[in-house]
Amino acid sequence: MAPVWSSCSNRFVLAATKLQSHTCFTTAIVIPLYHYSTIPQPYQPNPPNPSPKLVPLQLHKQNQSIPISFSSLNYKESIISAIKSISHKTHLLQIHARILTTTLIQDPAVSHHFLCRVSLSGPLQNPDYSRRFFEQISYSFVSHYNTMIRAYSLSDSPQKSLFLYRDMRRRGIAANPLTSSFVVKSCIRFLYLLGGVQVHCNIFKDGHQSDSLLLTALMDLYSQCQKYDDACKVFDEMPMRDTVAWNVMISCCIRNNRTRDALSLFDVMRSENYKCEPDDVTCLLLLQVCARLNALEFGERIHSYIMDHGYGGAMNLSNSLISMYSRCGCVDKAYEVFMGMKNRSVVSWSAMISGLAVNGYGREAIEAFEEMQRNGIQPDDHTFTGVLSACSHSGLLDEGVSFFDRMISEFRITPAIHHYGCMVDLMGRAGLLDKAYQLITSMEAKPDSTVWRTLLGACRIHGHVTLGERVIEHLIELRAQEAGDYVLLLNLYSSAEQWEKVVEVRKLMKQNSIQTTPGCCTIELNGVVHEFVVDDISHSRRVEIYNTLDEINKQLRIAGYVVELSSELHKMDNRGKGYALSHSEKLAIAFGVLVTPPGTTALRVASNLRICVDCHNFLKLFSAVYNRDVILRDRKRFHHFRQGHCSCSDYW
DNA sequence: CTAGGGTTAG
Repeated sequence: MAPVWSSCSNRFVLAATKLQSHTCFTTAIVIPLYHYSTIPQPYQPNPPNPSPKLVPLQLHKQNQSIPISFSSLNYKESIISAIKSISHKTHLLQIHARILTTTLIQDPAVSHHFLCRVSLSGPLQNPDYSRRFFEQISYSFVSHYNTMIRAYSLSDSPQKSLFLYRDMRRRGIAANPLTSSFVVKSCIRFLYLLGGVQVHCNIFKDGHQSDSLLLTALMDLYSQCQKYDDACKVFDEMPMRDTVAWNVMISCCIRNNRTRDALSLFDVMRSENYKCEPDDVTCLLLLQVCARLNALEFGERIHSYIMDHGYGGAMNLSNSLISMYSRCGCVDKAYEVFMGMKNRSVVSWSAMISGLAVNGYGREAIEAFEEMQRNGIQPDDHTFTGVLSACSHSGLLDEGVSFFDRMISEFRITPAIHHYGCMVDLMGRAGLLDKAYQLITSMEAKPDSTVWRTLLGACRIHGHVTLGERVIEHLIELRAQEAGDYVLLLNLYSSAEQWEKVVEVRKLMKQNSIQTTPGCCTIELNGVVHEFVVDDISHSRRVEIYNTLDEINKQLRIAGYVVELSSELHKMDNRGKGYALSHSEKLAIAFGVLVTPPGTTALRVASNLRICVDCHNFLKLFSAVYNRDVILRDRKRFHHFRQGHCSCSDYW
């Protein structure tokens, strides 16, 4: 049987008899009384003899008292404005009591405002408190549910909003699009895909399947739950797509490692078919993509788009530009943006510091750090990540240690795993392996796989086999071993010439069917990002590319290049069988030579792994023989090759 | 007779 109230919209109130009894509404009997719009005027108190309860409220706080004058006519308005403005806890408590003990309890507007005040802002802000009030008033409008569900969705226990939502449906109260959007938000908060799917179904049942805002929220849900295809499906089925919808789609691509697709969406959304103007958020997202893909030209396009559309003054965009330019290896451009800013926040300074650091300007990064403090900007944890990585990239051991100590004692920042990572890198590079190991074991937080992996890398450099074995045990314990770890271990054994162990590790890898991450490079030419994996044969111009590579190899051999395979098994082909002959770096370079005239710009390549010795030698010679600069960004840092030299002294 | 929705810098 249909619930009795379903015929009179959702506007019903509880039987007056239940009003004062503070019944928990789950057990209350709900009787529709009337449409609220037809209420004669029950809440215009103006009582001839005001009952003591309606006497103006005197709010006391220690020795001061705040009188709130209630002219009898706008009693309700006064209460509402009091609810909105009151900033002291006890006053709100008094109002709470006042509402419960008077006819105010029957007023949806009053209860709504009170619910908002105690759940979303103000001194009592606490979903449990609002839930109590919610149950005390014992009648429920969608708006009350919405407020409550929203409060939960923002709280530490977003699951509760889903419970309340289910409760609400069980009572036959129709959800409106807002209700659903709050619930979706909660599902995103705790990545509850199944619940989200349930809500998605209900949205259809409720007939809200064309609400583009709701659909956008659902896309975000699927995207954050790694359901790229489902997100795309929702996107495809959207009747109207505004800029935000496109933005969510782009962020979905980024989240799910479809970075090149994300880039292409910029032009698709602007095309004739869709005519959707990118906004500042679009730019923010795309700058992130450019930084990842090393797509400088595209980044510059976004930069001019920002300028042309009047977003130039936005702090977040400038910060993002700084980061993009420096991660594309153009510190000078990053610096230009930085200098052009009217105001600079910690974020700007930190971005600049990290930018300098990652490009090998360690000293300059430290100078920037000091300059920043002279400008009265307090560093935060991100700033120190930049400073510490500056030290580690430039081998400034003592400075790094002292910054680490100052960060803790002077700036009261508890080191995060990131900071430990930098320190381990720093110490490991300097050969202080045991100290680095001690540092990791002394950490309060549980060390994660990255930290151990950093140490393993250092063991590999210094050929410290016993420590390396201990580290791999930790990684195994974390169940976080990746192919790269085994490769490092393999290299460690082979550099120590322990060949039996090498065989053993190989067997182990085969047994556990460990997949190596395919080495993958991107190179941007004429604004298009090309991608190559090891021994790639998928490119349409593969024949020309391999011919060019052969030619380059020939030229370099004349100059004394020798392929170095034995000592370095850094990257293997993607089937994990053996040594790859054409690392993606070389393919990208060959392609660059193929499509650009000689002596033009530098070739800029980004790689997802660390560069190997062989490729490093190859690129050094290439830069001299072909007289072309190569800027290679590997997983950790930049290598600027020029005239047979590299900005990093040794290859690592 | 209220107000409440989706993307977002280092």
